[in-house]
Amino acid sequence: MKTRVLLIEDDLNITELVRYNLERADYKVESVADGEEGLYLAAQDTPDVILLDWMLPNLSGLEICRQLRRNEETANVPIIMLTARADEPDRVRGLEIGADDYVTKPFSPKELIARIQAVLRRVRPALAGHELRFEDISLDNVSHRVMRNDTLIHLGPTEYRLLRHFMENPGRVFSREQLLDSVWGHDVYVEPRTVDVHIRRLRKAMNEGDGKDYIRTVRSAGYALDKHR
Amino acid sequence: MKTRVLLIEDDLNITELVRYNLERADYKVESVADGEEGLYLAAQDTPDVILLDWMLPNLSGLEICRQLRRNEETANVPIIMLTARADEPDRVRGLEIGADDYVTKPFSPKELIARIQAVLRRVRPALAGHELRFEDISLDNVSHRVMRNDTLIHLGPTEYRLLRHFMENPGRVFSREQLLDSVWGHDVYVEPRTVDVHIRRLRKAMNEGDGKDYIRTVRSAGYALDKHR
DNA sequence: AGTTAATGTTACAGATTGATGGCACTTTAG
DNA sequence: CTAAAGTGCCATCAATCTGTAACATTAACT
Repeated sequence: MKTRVLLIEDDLNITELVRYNLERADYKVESVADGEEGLYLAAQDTPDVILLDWMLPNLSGLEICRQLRRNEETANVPIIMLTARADEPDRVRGLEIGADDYVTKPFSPKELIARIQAVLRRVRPALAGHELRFEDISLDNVSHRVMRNDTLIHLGPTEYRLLRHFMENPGRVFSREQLLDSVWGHDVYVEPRTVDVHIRRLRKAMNEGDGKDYIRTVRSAGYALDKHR
Repeated sequence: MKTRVLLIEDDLNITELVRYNLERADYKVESVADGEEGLYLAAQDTPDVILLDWMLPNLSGLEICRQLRRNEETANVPIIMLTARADEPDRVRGLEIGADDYVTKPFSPKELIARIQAVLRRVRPALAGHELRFEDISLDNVSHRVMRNDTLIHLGPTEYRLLRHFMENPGRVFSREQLLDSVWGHDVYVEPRTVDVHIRRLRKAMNEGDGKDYIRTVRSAGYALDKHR
C-alpha cells in the first residue's frame, strides 16, 4: 500500500514540484491550498504524513498544526513543516507545538523524501520497510513474513494487518471499533464481534504449540499486544 | 524519570555546551568522545536518545549510526546527528541510514531540545500516553494497566473507572451519588449502597498483601483518594 | 454503656462479555 | 473453472462482572 501524503501548501509551483517528485517515488499525494480544507481532509481520511506550509492564507501553519494535534483522528499523524523562514525561534515553536520535522525552502526533493522516511520509520516502522519486532515475534513488511522464534507463521491478510497494527502500537489497548477503523478501513461496516473471531484466529496461528499468548484481552475495552501476566 | 541522552562528540566545547544546556533542562547526559566507546556505552546502558557527531576520529558518524541500527539493543533508539556539513547529500545519507533527525552546527540549544522532544514524542507515545500517578499507584489509560509498586493489579471495568476517577481528582471527596453519576453514568439507576461494594472490591484489589489503604471513608459524605492517617 | 445511623462484608443470582466452532459465502490461486 | 483459502456472522458455552439484600461492624452521639 502506498504511503499517503497530505500536502497543505498555497504556492502552486511548490505543490507541483512536491507532487511530481513524491509520486515518482511512489507516494500518493493529496494536496490542498487552504488550511481549513486541509484540516477537513486530514480528519476525513487520515493520511500517513502531513506536509504543512508555514505561510498560508487565513490560518497560519502553526495554528493548523495545533488544531491537527487537538483532533483525535489526526493527533498522531506526523507533520513536517515546509517553510522559507530559517530563523530559529519559529522553528522551535513549530517543533514545540507538535511538528515532527522541519524543512526549509528551497529544499531538495531527495531531502524531503528522506525526512518523510525518517519520520515514518518512527511512527509506522512497517511503512518504511523496516522489520517490526516484539519479543520473539518479528514481522517484515517487505517480504510480508511473520516469524516467531525463527518459525514461519502463516497468517491470512486480515490477521496480518491486525498483527501489524498491534506491533506498531505495542501495549496500547484498542477497542473493537478502533480496530475495525484502522485495520479494516473507516468505510467498511462489519460487526464489532467479528474482531473477536480474527483475534481468535491470530492467537491460534501465533501460539501454535508452545507459544505464550501476547494478546491481552481487556474486558469491556478491547485488545492489546502485550507481554501480560 | 529523567530522559537519558548519550552524546558522542569529540569537540569538547560542543560537549560542554550541550551538556550544560541539557542538564539545565533536566536531562541526564552521558558523553563520550570516541565512536567505539559510544557504541559500547549505548549497548551497555541503552539511552533514550543518541546525539551523534558526524565527524569523529576513527569511525565516522555515519558508520556508527549504521552499527547502532544493527545492534538489537540500540536499533530503536532515536539518533540525532550533529554536523557542520550543510550539504544535502550527506544529510540525505544520514537520514537514509537511520538517523531520525539532523541538526546543523552551529545550533541553538533551544532548537536541539525542541528536536529531541519532537523525536521522543514519536518514539515514546507513552510520554503522551495518559499515565496517572498517586503515591505508589500508577494508572495508564492507554495500556489500561494499574500498577502498585511495580506489581500489576487487576481490576474489573467498574473498579478501573472508579480508581481512574479518584486519581483524576486526588484528595477530593465524592458522595455516592456523585460517584454514580460520573463513574456509572448519569442515566443509570443503581442503589447508592452499591458504591460501597465496589469501593470494597477496589480496596481489596489494591491493598493485596502489604499495601496501605489510600481510600478514605468520609462518614456521611463519601469517599476520597488520599494518603490519610 | 446503649442506641442508632452509617459503613463494611459476604454470598449469590442474573447479566455481560469474551471464546469458540460451525457454516455459508466470497475471493484468490492454480 | 475448480479447489483452497479467507471472511464475516451467528449460536452456544464459559468466564467474569454486577447489583442487591442480608447481616456484621463501627463511629458518633446521649
